Amino acid sequence: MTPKADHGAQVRTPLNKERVFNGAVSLADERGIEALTMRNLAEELGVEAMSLYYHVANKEAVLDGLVVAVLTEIGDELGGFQMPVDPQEWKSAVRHRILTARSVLLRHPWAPDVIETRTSMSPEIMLYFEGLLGILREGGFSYDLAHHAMHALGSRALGFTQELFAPDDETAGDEMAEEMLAQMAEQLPYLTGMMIEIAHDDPDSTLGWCDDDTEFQFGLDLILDGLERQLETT
Amino acid sequence: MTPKADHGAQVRTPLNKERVFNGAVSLADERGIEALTMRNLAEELGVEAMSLYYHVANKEAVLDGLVVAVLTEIGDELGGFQMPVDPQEWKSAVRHRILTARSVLLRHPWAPDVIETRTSMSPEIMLYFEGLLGILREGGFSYDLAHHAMHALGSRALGFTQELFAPDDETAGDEMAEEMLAQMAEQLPYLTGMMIEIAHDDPDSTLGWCDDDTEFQFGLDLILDGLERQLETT
DNA sequence: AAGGCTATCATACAGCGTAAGAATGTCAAG
DNA sequence: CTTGACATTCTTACGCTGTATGATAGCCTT
Repeated sequence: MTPKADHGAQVRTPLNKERVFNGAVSLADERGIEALTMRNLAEELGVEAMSLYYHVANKEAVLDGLVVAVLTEIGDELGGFQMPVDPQEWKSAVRHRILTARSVLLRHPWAPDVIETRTSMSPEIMLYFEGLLGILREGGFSYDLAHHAMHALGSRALGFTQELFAPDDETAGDEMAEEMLAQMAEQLPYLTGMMIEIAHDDPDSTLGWCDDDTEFQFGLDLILDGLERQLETT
Repeated sequence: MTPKADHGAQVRTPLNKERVFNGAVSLADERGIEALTMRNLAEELGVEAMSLYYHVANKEAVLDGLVVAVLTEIGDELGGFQMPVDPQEWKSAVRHRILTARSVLLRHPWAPDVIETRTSMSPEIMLYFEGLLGILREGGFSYDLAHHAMHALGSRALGFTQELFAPDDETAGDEMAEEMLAQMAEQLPYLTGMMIEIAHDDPDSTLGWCDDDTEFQFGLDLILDGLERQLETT
């Protein structure tokens, strides 16, 4: 074959880290994180599984790349992590950053799971937290209070809350049987009372069950307001 | 062979759900959740892997059993989930329940991971939340506010916070290289500043990195205080 | 033309959850 | 005592995973 432009045969663009990571993102986006196997990823890239290992050390590295991709997206959306902020506006600045991060995560439902299984922070994540921390410090937080703040926010700092018991599409699908609900009402009067009164009609909105923007912002503001009070009393 | 007490040969106690679940708990406690495979579990019980399937539907059922075991332990510690509570004392009652749950989870480091991968709530979990919810309702919460409260607490309601980037024992072991820290200081002044000032010397205390009782209680109280204020303004 | 480097692939292995059906142990009825 | 039924356990095997190892192909330089 001629080395270049071999007529009919598809000219194969060479593999590299970027193409691997981008492929991983699309695969996870389109078919879910559990479909992200080395073999599937290779297939998506028109290549054999072992070829990936020339460009990435192992699957962990691919997952790390996924997180980097998400954080890059957040950075793009924010126009950078180190934008100067009016110190007095720390609360709204933090709020805005976190809700922006969240808006990106909503496009990548696999992100929370992947983030939580990482064992070390990538430089990109560090930059993100550096930015948040900077806002707090300039806003008057001591390092100690800022540290508490980070822990109190937890995963919320990155725009998500890991919901307990997110149902698996079959529980969510149909309404709970009348009979069962009646039986529940006896044993679990408060829970059934709440369910009846609340009745989330917004099933497919988000990252997991009930974790809609309203709930997220309620929790976020609860924490931010609490921090503000702590800040004022010192 | 004689049917009973066949001299030297070990009298094998028959398998059943309980023995399977108990074996799973010890195995996870002793060798970590990733060592909990059907084959390992079978071996621990002196049996072949497939024999387990006569008693449990699949591995998911084993993990469900793990969660039930944890919740039973919490229930024992609390002396029941439905104990009457002085309505005015809702805050300390909730706090006590949650910290008790946490004390149990600290004995089973695998519990958070397992809980978070469940897709539906077991009756035991429902009872736990029913109890919490009852305290809030009797304490004056509307269903709406109580519902927000549950979401705001998230996994904290069960006594844990899933830490982002819990390092894997090799990052945690030795001190960060001087050189690297100096380099970090340039790019990440706030983060390094915080690390230097805080310097957690309490490495092995808990469920994940930095997630010690101090941080947990800070976040918990922040939320409870915030809820109290919401309650008062209505 | 020959060797070396880069990139890809073929093969193979151990470990996982578990489907299918054979083998065993136990006990009641004939 | 024998026979059959049933409960319980085990054997074997399959498809899936991540990945170790070494062969292969193409290109560049000498």
